[in-house]
Amino acid sequence: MSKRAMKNYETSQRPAKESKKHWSLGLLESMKDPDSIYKETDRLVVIRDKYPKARIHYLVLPKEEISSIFKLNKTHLDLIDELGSMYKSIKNDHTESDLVAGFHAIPSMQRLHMHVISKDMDSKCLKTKIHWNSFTTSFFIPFDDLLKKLEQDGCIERISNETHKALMSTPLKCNQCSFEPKNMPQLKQHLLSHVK
DNA sequence: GTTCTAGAAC
DNA sequence: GTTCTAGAAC
Repeated sequence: MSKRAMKNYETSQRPAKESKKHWSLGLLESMKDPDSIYKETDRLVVIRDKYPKARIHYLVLPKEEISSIFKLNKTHLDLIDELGSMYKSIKNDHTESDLVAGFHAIPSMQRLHMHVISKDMDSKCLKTKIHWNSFTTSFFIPFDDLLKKLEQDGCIERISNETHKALMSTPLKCNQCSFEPKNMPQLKQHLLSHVK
């Protein structure tokens, strides 16, 4: 290969720094990807979670540029109401499954998003204690709770780092019975007993 | 958010 | 020796 060819090869194969987008912007990409979209309305997009933590796991996002729950105020109550309607709609699509809807108290990904997830929590993508505790402790803010909070206080306040740390350190406990597994593999094995 | 992997836990 | 967890990623 000539020096010129080598240089062309290097510059074409190496990803340009400018094209690398931070992982926290991933949902904005998924919202534009037809393969990720489950359904869509004038104001909302529903996508399949890229790393589903249960057999059914959707994210409901507004098209409006709202970065997170911390940007919400009372002017958004009608939008939140639409999220609730979409939750109902998705439940109608999956009458065989037990679905819950809610928000993470500290989201990692940009763009306000509501999780709609089945209680089975049976998924190869569910791997860590943090995954588990983010859906099964009060780190998970149920839809109704967020709606009430917004109606009453006009905003959603950030939890402290100490509270965050404590919630993520909560000992493992089954979300469907009182079983307390010793570790994640044991929890995942146990969860199968509730679905099969 | 995930991936990778060192070293803790068993 | 193997399984499992938890912290760095420039």
